[in-house]
Amino acid sequence: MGALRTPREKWVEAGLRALAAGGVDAVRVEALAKALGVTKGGFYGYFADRGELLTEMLDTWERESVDDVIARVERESDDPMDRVRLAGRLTFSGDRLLPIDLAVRDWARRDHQVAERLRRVDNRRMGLLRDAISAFCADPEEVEARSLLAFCMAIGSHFLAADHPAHTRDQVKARAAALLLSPDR
Amino acid sequence: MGALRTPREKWVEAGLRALAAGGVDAVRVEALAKALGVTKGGFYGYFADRGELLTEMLDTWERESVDDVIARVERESDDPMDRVRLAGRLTFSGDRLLPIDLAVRDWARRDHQVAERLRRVDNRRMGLLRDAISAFCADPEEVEARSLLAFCMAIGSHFLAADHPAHTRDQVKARAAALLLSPDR
DNA sequence: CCCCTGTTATACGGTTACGTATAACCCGAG
DNA sequence: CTCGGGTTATACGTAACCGTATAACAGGGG
Repeated sequence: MGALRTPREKWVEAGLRALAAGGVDAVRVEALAKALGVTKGGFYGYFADRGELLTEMLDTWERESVDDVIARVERESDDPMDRVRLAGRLTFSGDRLLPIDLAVRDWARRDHQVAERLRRVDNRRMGLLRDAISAFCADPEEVEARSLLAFCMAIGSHFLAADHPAHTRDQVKARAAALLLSPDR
Repeated sequence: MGALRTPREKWVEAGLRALAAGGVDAVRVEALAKALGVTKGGFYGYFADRGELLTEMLDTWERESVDDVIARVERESDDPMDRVRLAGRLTFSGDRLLPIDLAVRDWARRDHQVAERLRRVDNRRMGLLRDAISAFCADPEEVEARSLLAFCMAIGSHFLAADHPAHTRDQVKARAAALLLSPDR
């Protein structure tokens, strides 16, 4: 058999890098080929078309950023708050998953299929938050409000460009997290 | 003189609609022409190139969504909290400004010029929030944290797809706003 | 009423992209 | 060493788009 020089996963990986860097419109077969140092010749042996790559990219993202993260988090701790913190770090720190996540969110505003998938992802993440906040907050409506705020900050802060006098964004976020994730005051 | 059938502002308007609907990559001269029922023939009489249109679109957006809004808000009320609420409604309700805002935010992640402009915009909006929250909160760090949370929710909630058991997103947001914009918690 | 001027349609060349077809190629099995 | 199969490069046709050039056009001023 001939050697498998550019396997399926390489294309998916390059696609996710392009998505993270330039949004879904930047995921172009010929551009990925150039980034991989090959031509698009082999691409259509693995994928029927560009759409099939996009689907597989989303599969990979969903698995890595939810299935894997939640499995690991549930294995590593029994404390719901620890689980939230670890999941947050795994998902939104590092250069890989975060930019993909943000790009998928913008993509979802225009593509119903992607929006549906994002809904599944976000619902599972919100589940973690509810569990943690319920541990110290009895009012279910307040639990929901705090969970939404926490999630909105995790995502939204990357879409805001405002400065904070005398503080870094991370410092302000830490203070905000303290407000949300501890019983009143 | 010949009639001015498709004036400059028509192109800007069509560009903003395309930006709102499909992101910056959807702002294409020939597509705008088709949407306006003309060809691109006249476009290059007004703009040197596509980039010039993009700049003017951003000028228009910045003026409408910050200059105009803040001017009106300062004219209509002296109470900082009223000003925030009205500014929020003017900017993030209705179908015009909100989708443009979200598209600009994604655009800013990839274009430094746009990011710089967004920084100016967001700083002015954060100013309104700080003024309102300072009225009942003495700790400046908590003011900053609450302001960031409020702004992140205004933006971030449109990038989240999670469901809320037994409530609508707007209900949960109202509860969250109550948490952030009143003294107690 | 006709011309003048600014606006628009049309045509063009260049670029980039998708998806297909086909030939060159490389590696391991025999 | 040779042969076979999958992998890849190359070439092709089509389409969308940018920016330019030029011709057609319309409508107000003289």
